[in-house]
Amino acid sequence: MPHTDFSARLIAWQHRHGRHHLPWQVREPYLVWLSEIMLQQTQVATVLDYYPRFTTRFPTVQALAAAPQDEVLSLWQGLGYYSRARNLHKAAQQVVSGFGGVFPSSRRELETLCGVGRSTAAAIAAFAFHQREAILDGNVKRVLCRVFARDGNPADKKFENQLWALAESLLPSEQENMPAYTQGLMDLGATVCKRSKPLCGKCPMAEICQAKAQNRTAVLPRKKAAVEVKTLPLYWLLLRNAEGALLLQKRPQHGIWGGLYCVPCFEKLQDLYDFAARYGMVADNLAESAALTHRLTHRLLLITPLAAKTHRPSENGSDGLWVMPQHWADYGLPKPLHDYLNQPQPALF
DNA sequence: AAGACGTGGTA
DNA sequence: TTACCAAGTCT
Repeated sequence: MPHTDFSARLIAWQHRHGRHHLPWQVREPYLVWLSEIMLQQTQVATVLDYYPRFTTRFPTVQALAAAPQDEVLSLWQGLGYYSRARNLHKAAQQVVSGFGGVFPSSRRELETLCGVGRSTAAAIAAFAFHQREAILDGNVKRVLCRVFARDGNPADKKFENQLWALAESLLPSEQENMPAYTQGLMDLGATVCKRSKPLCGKCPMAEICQAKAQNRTAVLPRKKAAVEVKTLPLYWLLLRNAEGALLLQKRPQHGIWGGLYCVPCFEKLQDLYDFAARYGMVADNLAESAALTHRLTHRLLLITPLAAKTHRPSENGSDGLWVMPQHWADYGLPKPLHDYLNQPQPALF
């Protein structure tokens, strides 16, 4: 089966059945880049919510580069993988200071931007500059593993490289077809060649699909090894001052919720007590509420909130910022804290 | 190079 | 309820 058939089938299918009205389907590199970062490990429906907030607040790469990191993270709140937001901000500054505010058009140069790996760089190059570059995301891997019956361990570097080579061998010959081809790969994977119950009856590759011919669509691609989920107990100190402000701290740039704001958070209860003691608290002053669980990909967080009110003078400083409820929304908060504070009756003093 | 890194959707 | 994973990248 000639590989040229693959791209022709895909492009024809994309024109008739693909998605054409997503807000980031434009030629503007800044908008394409922004959407590609948001879409990493994130579904389209979720991004549709966040994308317009960013383009409204940051219409240009210059506007994004000039913003404080806290504002970028505040807009990113709830989207997850916050290194993407930190890198987005850094990359905007790279574009402004290193490329004169103009996005580079080659995949190689795009890959020098923070948070832009090979697949994202290729997507930007293809969509915004019509470059013949191959993407290889989850959708593409699934389509290729099925159509060409590639059976390998997804964690195997050699197998991964074979898929890259296959993806490159399938590119259409004409540059002008790159946007439709690239979008077609994503759309086919997302809407027809789905993980479970693929709609082979609607697939343009049905006649040439080797997995379908071999009755192996259910087992290809192979599953990734399950990640071990460790339980991590955390203790939150919800400390209010006499005015009703809540103490928030900016989290370290690396690690869980890096760069977001959170109430003082401790892995050991004793460390929370030691911290609270500086505000005149003893254990009896702390109101413990029911633990909440929050599941990340690799951690199960077991969070115990402890609330207290201090009458000690409170100033913004090394302990953090005292923030009144009407300003909580201005801060990028971890999802479980955001939800906790926005309950009808949060257990707070 | 295996693990870190969020949240939401689906079966 | 649990498992799996979604337009991945970084270290």
